[in-house]
Amino acid sequence: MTNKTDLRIIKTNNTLYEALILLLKDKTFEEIKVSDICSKALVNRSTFYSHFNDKYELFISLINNLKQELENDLKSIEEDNLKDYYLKMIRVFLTHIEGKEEIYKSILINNRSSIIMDMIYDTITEDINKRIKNNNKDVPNDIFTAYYLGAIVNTGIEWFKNDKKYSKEQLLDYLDKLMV
Amino acid sequence: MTNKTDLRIIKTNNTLYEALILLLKDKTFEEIKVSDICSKALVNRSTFYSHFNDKYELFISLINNLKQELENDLKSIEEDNLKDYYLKMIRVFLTHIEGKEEIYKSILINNRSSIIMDMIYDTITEDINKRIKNNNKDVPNDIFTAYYLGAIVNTGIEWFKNDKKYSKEQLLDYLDKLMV
DNA sequence: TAAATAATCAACAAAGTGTTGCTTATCTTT
DNA sequence: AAAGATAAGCAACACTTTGTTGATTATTTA
Repeated sequence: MTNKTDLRIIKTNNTLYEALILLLKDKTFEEIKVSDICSKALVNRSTFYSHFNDKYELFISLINNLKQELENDLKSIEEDNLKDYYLKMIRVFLTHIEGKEEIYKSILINNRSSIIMDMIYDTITEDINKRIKNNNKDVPNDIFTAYYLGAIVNTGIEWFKNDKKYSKEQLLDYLDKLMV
Repeated sequence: MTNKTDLRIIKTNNTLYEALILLLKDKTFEEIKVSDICSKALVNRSTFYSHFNDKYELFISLINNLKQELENDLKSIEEDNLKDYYLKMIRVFLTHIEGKEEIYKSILINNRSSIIMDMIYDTITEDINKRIKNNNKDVPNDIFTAYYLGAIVNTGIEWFKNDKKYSKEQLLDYLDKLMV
């Protein structure tokens, strides 16, 4: 397991990810056993253990892949001011989960959303903190961020969980109105 | 396990709850084994299984107890209008988690917050839906609720996780400002 | 094509789960 | 306060899952 570009390594890693995503559609993460993942992936169990120490590592690795993509998407934002940043960020965020629809759906169906919610929340907070120093309002930055990110991320996830009842543009419009 | 008022039943139930809460301070819920809970509670493992089918049932039962308390607290609110409801609800909510400080702290230390976040979110949403029919704004009710509850619950939990850096009154003041 | 190394296979101990039948202790009821 | 009911404790059970290891086979790299 030394050379990360070895095709065999990449291949089994990917099939393990895919197997987990498929299984998450039917079961809770806790209900899924290492052997389930291996059967679905057609990978020997001992091979699994030479890649990951346990199923949690696999899951975290999967989430980290998503995190990195979201990080990159956010990086491309060029903001004029705080409000402008938030509006652009919301679009990036909604587009991100829409693009990874299958994965997010799998995770959100049977599982308590927190792992993914926390990842999104943390990733955006980090991005904000790199950019913005003060928020012009008379509340501390941490409260300010917690408030607006809580609102936006929760609304986005609820929208997604309810099968995107409204179009993305419509939701953006609603959020725009709510943010005053 | 027929008579719910039998002192023995109440007693072991309580010690099982307490044991779980203590263990959650040191470990993830997933890391905690039924035998750990029993050792800590000084309860035989077979007794555990005559009360709960597995550790998840115990945990859910614990969360449901919190839910019921929160439900009752919310019930006492008498609102004039939507904004008034939200302000009173925030106070009730913060007071609730402050009152159950030890339990909430245990759960939030080592565990992804979602189970508890979802419980709070769902409980308040149900309370709101019983009371308020429309929100006077030009966005649908579900979006409106997702937005404000996401903001409030997230801010509250973050405040609590950061060891209540600000006083409750101060936080209420900040939230009041943010909600315009 | 040779050398390197990843994947498979089979077997293993260890830990945890959930159940059962029996005995003992505690609580409820009268 | 005693009798009957029932919860708790105990010990043993089969079963599942985990994580590891050593030897063999297949694939990839260079």
